[in-house]
Amino acid sequence: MLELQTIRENRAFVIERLAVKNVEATAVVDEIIALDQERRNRQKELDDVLARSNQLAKEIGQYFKSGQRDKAEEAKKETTELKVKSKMLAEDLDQVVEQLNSRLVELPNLPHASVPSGKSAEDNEKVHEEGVIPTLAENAIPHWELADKYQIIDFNLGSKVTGAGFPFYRGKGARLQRALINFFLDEALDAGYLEYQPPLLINEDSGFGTGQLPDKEGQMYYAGEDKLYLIPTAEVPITNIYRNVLLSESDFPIKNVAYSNCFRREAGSYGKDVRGLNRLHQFDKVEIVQIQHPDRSYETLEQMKEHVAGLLRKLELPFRILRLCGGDMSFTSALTFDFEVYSAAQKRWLEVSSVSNFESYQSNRMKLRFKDELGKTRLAHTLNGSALALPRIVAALLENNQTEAGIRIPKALQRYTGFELID
RNA sequence: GGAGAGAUGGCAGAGCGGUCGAAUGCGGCGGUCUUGAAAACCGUUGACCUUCACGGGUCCGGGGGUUCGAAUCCCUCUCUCUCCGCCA
Repeated sequence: MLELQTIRENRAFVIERLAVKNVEATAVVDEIIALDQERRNRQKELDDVLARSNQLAKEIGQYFKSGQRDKAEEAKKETTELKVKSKMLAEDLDQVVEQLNSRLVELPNLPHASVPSGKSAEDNEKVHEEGVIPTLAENAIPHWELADKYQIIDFNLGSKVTGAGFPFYRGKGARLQRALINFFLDEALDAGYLEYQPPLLINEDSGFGTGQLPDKEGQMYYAGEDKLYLIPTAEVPITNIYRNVLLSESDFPIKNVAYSNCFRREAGSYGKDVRGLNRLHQFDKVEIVQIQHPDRSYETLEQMKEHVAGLLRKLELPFRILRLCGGDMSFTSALTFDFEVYSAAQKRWLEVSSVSNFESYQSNRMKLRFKDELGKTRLAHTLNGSALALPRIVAALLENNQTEAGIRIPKALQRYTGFELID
């Protein structure tokens, strides 16, 4: 969430920036500022009462020690009144704080100055494009048909056993999955990331920490019996490692990578966009996460972007990079770049990675802080990116590399798959 | 799942219901010494809210309670450890 101080000191700026995300925040911002003032007033009142109580308690102790029973009893009377009063004040304060927090949590992160305004994906800004878009033969087919033809992914079987969006990968299809995961992890390790294997279920605090809760509750699978959520991305457990942690400046940069299954309910999506591997309820992803000093987080974002671009180059996939517009950005992000690969049989661009800087938005929720060189406690910046999400990579690989003889595996991947062709 | 023990500052580890935000050690920071470093010695070193400041308040796993007063007593939740059971 946004820092209270930012809102208090830059009211107009906050409102203006949120407008880029198409949020008309004037009313909420003003309410927050008023509640904040209210909170401080109540806090002062309560503190005064407590100060008096503390003082009396000490005096009473002294009276008992020196045997002045009567004086002690006298002081007790006042202290009893104060107790009632402080209880009431504390309840008031709690209520104000709760209101304040619930308002505060409603505000999305402020978009970075470079974020273009816009309503939807249409308005995203293309910042880069590279690679050759392949021209396929007349009889080229989409990946779901290839999957069937070569018996490497079985969607129907998944539907039978679980439901739509939970495919089985089999044979070389399963091997390809495993190869991609290892390839992505090795590349991240080479780039200096530390590998983690995280839990796939998270508690409510973690969901709140990275911003999935409360607003995106319906997007996660929920194991109600144990109050645990299935992770929509490894970002959640990996970033939450640092919840309530106080780092020192020398810890930066923290670079973590994790492979995990990801679970998304994708409630409300249907139609042709969800065909085959385009949108699944369970999929595989390698995620990179960095925790960085606020002064260096944008350099880090560039570096992460370059890492992802490198992966796509090695996979020989044509891709483009988009700077997301305000309307298409996530709630928690300050700046996001999406990577899309061209899937030649579907003749469309598929999002395969999203690299974001959250600045202090997640840190503030998580109380992820560090001590700077002056010994001052400050919020760290968090960043993450997919490197990469598998299904659409597989879709593009299958479609773009289909030949008469079978599906050609890119060079860089062959030592991981152990085969050059799916046939 | 059953029985028991525990949770204290960056870490380790003390702590009779009042003067404990908390001994001590380690680590960190500053200094003396040294060409430099180490060692030794001296000093310093928690977070948060509030205040221009002085100051005030909160925090000893989370929540609730007893008491004039709780790190210390009670309840509850979570987690950790030991033993038993079950099990990849």
